[in-house]
Amino acid sequence: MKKEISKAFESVSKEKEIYGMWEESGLSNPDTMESYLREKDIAVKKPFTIPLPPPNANANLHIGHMCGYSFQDAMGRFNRMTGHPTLLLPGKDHAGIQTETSFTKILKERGIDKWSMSREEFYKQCYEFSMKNAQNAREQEKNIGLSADYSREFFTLDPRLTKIVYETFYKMFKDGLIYRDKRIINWCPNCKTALADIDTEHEARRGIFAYIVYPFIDESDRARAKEKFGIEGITVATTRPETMLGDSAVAVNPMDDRYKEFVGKKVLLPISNREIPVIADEEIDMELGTGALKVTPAHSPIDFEMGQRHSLEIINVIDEDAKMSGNVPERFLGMGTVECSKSLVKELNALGLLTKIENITHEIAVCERCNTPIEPIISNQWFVNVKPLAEEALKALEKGDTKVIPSGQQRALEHFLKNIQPWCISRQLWWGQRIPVWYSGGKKLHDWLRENRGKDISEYTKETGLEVNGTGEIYIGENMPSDTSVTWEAEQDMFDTWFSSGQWPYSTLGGIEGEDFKKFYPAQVMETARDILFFWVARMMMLGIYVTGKTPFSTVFLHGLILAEDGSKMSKSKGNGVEPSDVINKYGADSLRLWYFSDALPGSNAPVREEKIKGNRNFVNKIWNASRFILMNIDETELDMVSKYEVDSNLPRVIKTKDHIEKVSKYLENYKFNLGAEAIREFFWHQLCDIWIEEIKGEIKDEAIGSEIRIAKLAELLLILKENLKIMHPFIPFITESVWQELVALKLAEGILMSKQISK
RNA sequence: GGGCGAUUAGCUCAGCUGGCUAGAGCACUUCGUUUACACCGAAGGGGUCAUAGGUUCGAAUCCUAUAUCGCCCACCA
Repeated sequence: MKKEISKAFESVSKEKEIYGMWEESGLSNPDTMESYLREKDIAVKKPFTIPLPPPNANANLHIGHMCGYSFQDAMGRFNRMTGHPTLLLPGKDHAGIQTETSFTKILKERGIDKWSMSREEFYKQCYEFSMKNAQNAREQEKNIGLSADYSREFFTLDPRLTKIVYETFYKMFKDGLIYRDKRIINWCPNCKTALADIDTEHEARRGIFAYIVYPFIDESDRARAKEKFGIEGITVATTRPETMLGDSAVAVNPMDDRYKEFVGKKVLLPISNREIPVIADEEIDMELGTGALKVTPAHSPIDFEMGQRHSLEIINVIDEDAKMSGNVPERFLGMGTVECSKSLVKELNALGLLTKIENITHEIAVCERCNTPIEPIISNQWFVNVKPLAEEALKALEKGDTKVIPSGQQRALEHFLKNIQPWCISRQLWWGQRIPVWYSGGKKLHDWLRENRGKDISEYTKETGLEVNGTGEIYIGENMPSDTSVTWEAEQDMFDTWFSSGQWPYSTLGGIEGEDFKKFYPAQVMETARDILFFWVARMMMLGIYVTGKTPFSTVFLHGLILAEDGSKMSKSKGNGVEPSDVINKYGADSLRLWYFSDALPGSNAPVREEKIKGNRNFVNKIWNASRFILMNIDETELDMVSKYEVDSNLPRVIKTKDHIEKVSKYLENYKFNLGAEAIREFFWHQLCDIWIEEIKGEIKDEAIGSEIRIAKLAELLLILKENLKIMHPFIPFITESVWQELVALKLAEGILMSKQISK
């Protein structure tokens, strides 16, 4: 008796069963796949590699992650089915600041203050937290059908990866690309760490624009100013009055006729009552504000640059908690910046030095992770001079060694690389990889000597009152140097996450000496979301070329952005996210995948439409039923004959099928997933089901069971079905494999569809 | 301020290097219980391809403006 096949495809139970079978087969491992090919005497082509973007191990995966996996898996499966031992290398990212922020929040909810914990304890708990999330993520990946090689999975804090990340750091240091510098950086007062420029975002916030008079010192200047401006000073306009406490100059454009005569004169900085000069700088925009800028080198990037040019004094007045500190009048010490701004406005008004105050909306920099306004402060940090690396990456793009889909994003990437600034790679975090540096005699000594060129240790001791045992030099290495005659202090700063994930394509292959590296590097494809093009793709290219001499991937495929149903961005705060497991449980993974392929195209936005996913579910069900019908039509006594029957390859329907397979293969080779998805649907449904099955139905209607013509027609139908299953498998692996296994059960096919070769 | 992109049926979008009556899915209308499937079948309605110019034998497709929208970058005067 042939077993009954259910009327509807029961995706939930089937998918689990099928995935289990794939796992057991080990075919996701390229080595296993290669031996399989050899065993079957199939030509082994060159390996196909995609380093899968490691999701952050601090939350569950969202519908956007699943989108990436769908594309990656489709590419992987197609290549695996065309003779390429395929490596989809999975992993999870420790995601430095992001995980530290979210885990700190979780601790807070539990009533635990991060700062009351030891670093070690925090790290340990954060690690457990990440491992738990990694496990969840892994299950979700499997739910969408990802045929990744989990025997090669990595977590970014794996010691094997850290070793490679360190080696890169040493190499860069030796090449003079890494340096420690004291300069203005983006400081997040909430995360209490430095941030790279790219880690900040710009948001429109309400603020004030205050016009403040800085009176001239000199009697004659005052008189002239009075005559010219109606007041005895120069008026500056600022959105941040509190920074005036750290002003070291007022700058005007040298071409500005209003102020020309005052350049070089001195004004009195109100409240602080310090004398500061009026300087001329070409960067000043005469149109903005009053055309006179108060210069605060310690707390504004543009002012910092200006300060460097004019050797202005740097006066720190805001500390790392975004509180007023340092050389400010006593009454402001410890005040928050906003509060201080308010009191200053009041005081200035009382002094008659505030001529105008406007309410404005302006763009300010905020921390990408916690939305806290960035405080630009002067700080000692580690930097990478990425300019030379960016140039190499640019060359790779220009030569076409790496191309980006969509091409518009390639131009954006080029633009980014051309305008790249030094990369601040140190983070004052507890979670991540420690920067492998040791300071002889302490970090403070080292920084002091660097800031006070020409001075020596005795002067340091005199100035700070600190006795030191060391030279102030640094040692680059993971472990403390063996020279115990000096006191070594370990660098406590962590690497920017992207410094390690930027090495993902080769670190996961064992580095340049690794066996896997020789076989699988460079990868063919990097498939990811476009929002990490600069963060990640750019860094991978720069670091990859620097370390290995080769661009890490030849194609960058950026899938579209998944949006909420109404076209808005999905976000936790809005609560409009779509839970992938809900969709998969309701409609099956194949249906969701098919939706991605047709809608989440490179460069496009894709609002989630349940109706469309439902439509795909209908298609999946159609495949199930058509297959079921074919199988039901083959009588038990005919199974053997049908399976052994040699179908004439010149039959029109067989030829047309072959053409179709070629067409879809082309689409896949050219990353035209939408066209591929459309083609398989169109062909299976409207050609095979609507026309051919109906035709054959008629052709065999009156034929006796076991007759030559029945066997021929059924064998033809079966062949067409099998070829269709193969070409559809990269898109919708579960349904196709399920049907294949039904065929296997009836001895009409053998093995696992995943490993079958698409006949082109 | 700079960069990138979009504007095609009610909705979401295809339409590669210019060439048949402009396509798909979903939605919509009418009909249909033929032994795979109603998660189905048959038939059908619906678009001056944002606007204005230009190149061309021929443009949704190339060029130039304009308008609207979106995203990214940018030193918060």
